[in-house]
Amino acid sequence: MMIRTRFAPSPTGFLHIGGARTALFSWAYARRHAGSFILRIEDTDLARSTPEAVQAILDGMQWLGLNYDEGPFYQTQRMPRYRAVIEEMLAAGSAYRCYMTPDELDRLREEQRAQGLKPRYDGRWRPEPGKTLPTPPVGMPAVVRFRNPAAGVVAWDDLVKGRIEIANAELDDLIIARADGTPTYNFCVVVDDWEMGITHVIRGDDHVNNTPRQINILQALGAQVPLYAHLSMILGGDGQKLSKRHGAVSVMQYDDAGYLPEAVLNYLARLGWSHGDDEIFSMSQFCEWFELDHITPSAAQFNTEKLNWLNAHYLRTVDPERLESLLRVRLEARGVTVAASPSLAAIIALHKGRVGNLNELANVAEVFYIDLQPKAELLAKHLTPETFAVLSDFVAHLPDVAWESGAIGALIKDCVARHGLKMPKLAMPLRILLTGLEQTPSVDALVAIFPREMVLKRLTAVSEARHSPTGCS
RNA sequence: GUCCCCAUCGUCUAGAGGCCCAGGACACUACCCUUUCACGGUAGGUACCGGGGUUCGAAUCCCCGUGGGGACGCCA
Repeated sequence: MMIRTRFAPSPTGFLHIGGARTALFSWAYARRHAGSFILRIEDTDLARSTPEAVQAILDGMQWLGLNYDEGPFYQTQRMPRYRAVIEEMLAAGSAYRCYMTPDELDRLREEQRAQGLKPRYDGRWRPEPGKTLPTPPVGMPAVVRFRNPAAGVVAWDDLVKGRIEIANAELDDLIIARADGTPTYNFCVVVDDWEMGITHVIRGDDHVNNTPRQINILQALGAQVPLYAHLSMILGGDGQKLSKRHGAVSVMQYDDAGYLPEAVLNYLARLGWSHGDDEIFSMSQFCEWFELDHITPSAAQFNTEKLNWLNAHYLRTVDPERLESLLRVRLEARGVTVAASPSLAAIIALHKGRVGNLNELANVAEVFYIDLQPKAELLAKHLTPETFAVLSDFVAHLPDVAWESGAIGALIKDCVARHGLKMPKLAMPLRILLTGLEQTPSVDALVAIFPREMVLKRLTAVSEARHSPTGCS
């Protein structure tokens, strides 16, 4: 059997982390089994769906590299088909018209709640043998309800949660078409999953309650029931539910924050799924390993620290050229002009193992290209009088030293030794003067990636400053 | 309220009756490396929600409790 999975977001907002994981698992399962991954936009709620949200979802999936084989299909473009199926169901008696108004329904639900009952439609317009239905009010539009089986249980073997059984008595007759004739979510899903030949429905936990209803409709339609896998939810770092008001962010915000898509993907894959002790793996490895039986049924808390660790790892190991172009874009966005020397490639080689994200890398790369003004407090702290002589000594030898880190390192050592000082006495002033930062890579390697004149310039600029009354500029 | 789901270190998880007085990873602490800070290396602390069963034996199976979550829309 050809595996067919789908990701079916509703375009009412951006692609958030939970949706991204659902998409990732659906995608990976299809890839694992050489199946097909389908993207379907569930935009039947005309009031809340927006083209911007559709684009945001598409952008998010593209950034993550979750490519789909079919689609995107839009439910709003399949309306005639849904209407036809509703007509068939009406004719077959598996659906019926209900003339109850929203107000009446509200009142009914309130009463039921007041009595401690589960709010549900009471079936007053449901045709039964021997039952006399009320007379339909003239000129009043009707909704169409599904005639849910009254007895028995609906059961399915959930691929992550195991067997779930729900009594039909718990289910009421849900509306499948609104008074204006448009079909509702639960109905469209069923028709689409059926006609698109979906074999595995991988979706969020919050749909567990919809599943028995959908199975019943599927059965009324004589359709094959797909297999279901319900993923538990992702909680915020504080253990609270992620919502628009609380912590739910677009995957694109991770891009802005300097994360690499492979880090986000690896992190997400590991959130709720495991393959023994494996922590770091590529998506192609993931697609070889991924099966539904190692998905945890319990909710998982999002942990930014671990994501950071993965991101730092990928930053260290990505292809240098790709990293360079990613970084160049970020620097240019800041208005920084990337000069030919020191080369971005050299800066990256020196720093990529030391930063957690692309923005941090941009922060350190930037100092090589801007008009540097080291902070006064740092100058005061590290450019102490005892360092002046050794610094001048170093500067004096600069024009003659071979321009590579080994020779520069040797020169630094000679200078400190001559002045009877420890290494940091020269290394720290150099760091501050050259980058304005207290933490840099090995100072000899740092000096070496600059053009010689630029080092001279940055070092001398402050050698003048030290003659100023405050000792710093 | 009713129905459904979930429950191992702070966090993500391994674990499918003996291999577990519970393993890995992130984070944390200490030490090593060292030219600062990272990286890396080594070591360490911290967990089976509670109570009953079943069994020679339970983190693993069953029941109850507790806690958390989800759903109950002419939203998806």
